[in-house]
Amino acid sequence: MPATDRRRDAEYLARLRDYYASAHRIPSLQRICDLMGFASKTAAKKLLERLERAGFVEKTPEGDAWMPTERFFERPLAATPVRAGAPDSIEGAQGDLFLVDRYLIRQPSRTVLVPVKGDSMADAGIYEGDLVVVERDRPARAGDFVVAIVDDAFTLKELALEEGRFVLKPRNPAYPVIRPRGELEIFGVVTGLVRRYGAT
Amino acid sequence: MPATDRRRDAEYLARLRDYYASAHRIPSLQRICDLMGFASKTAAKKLLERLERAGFVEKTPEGDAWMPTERFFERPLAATPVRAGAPDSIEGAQGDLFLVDRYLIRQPSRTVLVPVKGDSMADAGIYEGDLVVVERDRPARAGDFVVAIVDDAFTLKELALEEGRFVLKPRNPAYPVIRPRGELEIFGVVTGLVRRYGAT
DNA sequence: CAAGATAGTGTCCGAACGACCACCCGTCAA
DNA sequence: TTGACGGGTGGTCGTTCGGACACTATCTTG
Repeated sequence: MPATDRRRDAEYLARLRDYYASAHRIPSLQRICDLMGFASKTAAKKLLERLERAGFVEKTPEGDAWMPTERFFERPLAATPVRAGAPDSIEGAQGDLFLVDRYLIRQPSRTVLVPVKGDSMADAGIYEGDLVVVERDRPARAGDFVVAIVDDAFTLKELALEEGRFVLKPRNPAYPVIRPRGELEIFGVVTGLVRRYGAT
Repeated sequence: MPATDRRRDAEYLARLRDYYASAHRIPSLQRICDLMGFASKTAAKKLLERLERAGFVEKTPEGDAWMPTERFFERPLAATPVRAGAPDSIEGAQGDLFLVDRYLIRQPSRTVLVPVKGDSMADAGIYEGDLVVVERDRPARAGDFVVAIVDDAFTLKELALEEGRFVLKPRNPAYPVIRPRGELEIFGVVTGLVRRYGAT
């Protein structure tokens, strides 16, 4: 065994992540033994300490349990087909790691996810069931996709300028352009989109 | 006390969310007592059962612990300017940072993010610059969007069945259907999509 | 008013928990 | 060659955990 067998830990970390995905919690030492095939809880405890040093888990503020860090959720970003499965080490080395939340949400306190209803933006690749990432209190410019409040309901449209006035353009020829009578009330600007395929 | 005192439960839920934000875990019954001022663990247990019925928490698959549901992270309606027909928006900020990652990724150890190049899937609302969430080692069925390896490069196409053989169909009439000569090598199945607007 | 449901108390128990210690055995550098 | 280090076994200990049961007080409804 090499002095630091991080390859094996990468496999352990993968199993830990899978467990977390289903149970949303770092398992107990005993359950880690089951998951990894350890016979002793000490091995599990030492594994967690190693992962803590590597920055994947940390203690809760009370210090009585473990919780994941941001790094725990990072996913590899594949640029080119990585053949011949280079076994990923815990130290990273290969492909960039990536956190979707980081990528999409820049101002957490002002960001909301809103489910899309209807197909008025279908030609822009936004379909019913998608989630749009909406940043509130952000100046909107023509060409932005915005969530506006029209007749006390939320509408997702493209903000456009028409003869010096803001209008809401659908991206589907079957829908009419909305020309607001008075002030146009904008809830927020769309900064991202999330879609899930084959979901349950 | 009313038959269902949901007002008080809303306060409890708020405290539970605060705790979760710091410890990333549903507290134990005893700790719930401390948090809420209960004197008996039974009260804590019943509270969790109420919240389960309301859809905020659920049991882990093993049934030995509690975990939050997606609803747990919903921003309280009072936080958004209350309007008729407010959209059900998920997540505020103060809940959990890693919500989108969890929404998209179910098997972390087998999931990779792949950037999209080209517009061969434009009619399916997948554009250049998007990121697709790819789950590897997963049986692909006709109709799935898959990332295949053709000539040592990634290709994103729809898997289709044509006269008993698998073919790769683009979702853009400008591109031809790919009929692989020999074995079709599938890298993984697309289970999600991420897009960012107005990126820097 | 009475019946029933609801929020919470108090107490018990067995199982699971994490902390700790002594020990084993490869690997690797001095 | 030898000693330090790192991953792992095996077992003990006191604590905490969740589940169960009996009971109280309050509010709602018929």
